[in-house]
Amino acid sequence: MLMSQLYAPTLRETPAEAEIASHRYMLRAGLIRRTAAGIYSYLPLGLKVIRKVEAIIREEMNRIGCQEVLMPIVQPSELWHETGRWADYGPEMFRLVDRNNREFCLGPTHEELITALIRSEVRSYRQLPLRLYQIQNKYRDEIRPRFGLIRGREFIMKDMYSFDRDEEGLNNAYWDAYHAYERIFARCGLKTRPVEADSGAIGGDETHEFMVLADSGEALIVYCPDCDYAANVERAEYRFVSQKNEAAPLELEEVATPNAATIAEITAFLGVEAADCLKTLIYVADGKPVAALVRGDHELNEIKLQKVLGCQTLELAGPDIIERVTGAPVGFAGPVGLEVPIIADRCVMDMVNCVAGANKADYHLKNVNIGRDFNVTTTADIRMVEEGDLCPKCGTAMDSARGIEVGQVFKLGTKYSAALKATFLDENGKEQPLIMGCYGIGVGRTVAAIIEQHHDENGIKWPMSVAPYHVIVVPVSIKDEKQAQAAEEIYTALQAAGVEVVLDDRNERPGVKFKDADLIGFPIRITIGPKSLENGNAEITLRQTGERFEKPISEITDYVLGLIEG
RNA sequence: CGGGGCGUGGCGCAGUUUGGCUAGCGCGCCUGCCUUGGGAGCAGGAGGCCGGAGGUUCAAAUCCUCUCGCCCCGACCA
Repeated sequence: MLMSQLYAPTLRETPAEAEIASHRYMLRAGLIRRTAAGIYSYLPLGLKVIRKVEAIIREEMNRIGCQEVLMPIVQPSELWHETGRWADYGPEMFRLVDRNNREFCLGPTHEELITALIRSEVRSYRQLPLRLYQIQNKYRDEIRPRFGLIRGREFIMKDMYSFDRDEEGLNNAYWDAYHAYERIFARCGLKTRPVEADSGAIGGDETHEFMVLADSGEALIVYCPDCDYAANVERAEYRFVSQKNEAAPLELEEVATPNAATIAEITAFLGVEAADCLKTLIYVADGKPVAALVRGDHELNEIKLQKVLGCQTLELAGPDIIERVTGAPVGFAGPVGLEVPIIADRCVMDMVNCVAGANKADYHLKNVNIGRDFNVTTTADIRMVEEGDLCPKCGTAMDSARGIEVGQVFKLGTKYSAALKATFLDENGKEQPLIMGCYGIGVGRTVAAIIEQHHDENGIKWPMSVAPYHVIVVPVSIKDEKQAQAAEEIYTALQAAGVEVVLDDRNERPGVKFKDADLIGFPIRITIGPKSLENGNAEITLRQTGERFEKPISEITDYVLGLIEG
């Protein structure tokens, strides 16, 4: 490919919309262009990288016995009604009607479709196990698309689905996929960390997310520096050690705290520690108000609370409900005298003489004590794990980090097969629901994550395995006959050897060509300049390390092939 | 959905508070000259109904109303 022909419109300046490195460089290097919020066009270089990642995914999926299929983007509402997700998915689903007023959606995922696809064909245990995957666009009308390809409304996803006769089969599929994912991300040059995660709305039991550690990541994870425990904070647990405060209970006291509603304001006003305050949050669970208690310096984990309550919906109560339940405006809720169920975090049980809202405007209570002043309905772990909490497996203090979720593996069980009546007959002729798993990889997000881990102030530093081209050949001056000739010669030889190579044949000053080469991130740059050329040499510069050295032109091809092989 | 902000040539911005000549600057783009080891220089040029609609006014990028789009924070979310 000639640089003068390559459609890679690079930008000197950063478009205002881009915040993080991957987004900036994808725009600046001419990989993508925005079409609408969260919707992008892939330009030639961007598409090439996407295709390379897809090729790696295909190889590893095929290796564990998966077969590729392709399912439609436009999906009829009927199937979604069968699983109840037409209603559950809510405004995140792109919906449309055809000319006959039939309802469709743009598929946000494909569990319904794949299950319906195989339910009429798979009848016997002899047809199992079955593993099917596709690489297809997905559509989710995200509340807030951001960071370019990291969170788009249209995105490319590899989704694999496994169908087994029993738990053992599902387990095999799950761990096969897990290990395939480790190989896929490693081959993409990514350092990932599998973490235990919450299964969320998709349903199911065991699940891991594959996180690319990056400060720009949207997910927060905690991990143990000593053992292999790592989890999304949504799901993370910790080793609880009770540290009962043995102080004698003091007399309950009401104090005026005008305009002090938040924990920060209370601690400043009363001169107490946040750890001695009770945070009382009023929630509405399946329509009924409940109170949740956590220590003032802790954060409530809504997912844990929802599990404890076993409710379908859970949301923070609005000001009107809070006022009705507590008799006070927002900021003065406390457990004393509340008539709704009280769920307390287990850390709360160790607290003595705490500060809590008085359920009365501009008043708090001091020396509140559990058992004496109020009783809790349930005690459970309902708080967010923090850095420094002890590892649930080995007890070491845990660290935290941010991550980009590039893949996830789920054990679905029979949720979809039961709803969609996808069954098979076992050896005893008995009808059983298929045991399913599903396994996703965000392809565009993976590409963005690669850039997050491989860039510097000049641009992208592609790992060889996913680089859009391996090599760029840059003559310092194309007008110099000797240089042009040598460049052409090297270019032709590399092409003949199967190397993916670009020749920068533009009549530009060398600085411009070097800057573009760095920005686009070719792993190998071969520079042909007057000095080295006199000795029959060309100069090789490696983008990853910045190393540069001269090689005789006749040896360039073999040398480059060696670099590409790794 | 709540809060904040932004829409002015392809990109980055100024001008808007206090209405007033022909709407400006940098980059990019085109032509020519020149230059060629890290985004050169000179000369000439193209390109904008100032997001859209309505209103106020002698006069609107600028003031008012309505709308559409986008970005950031939050809530939310495989």
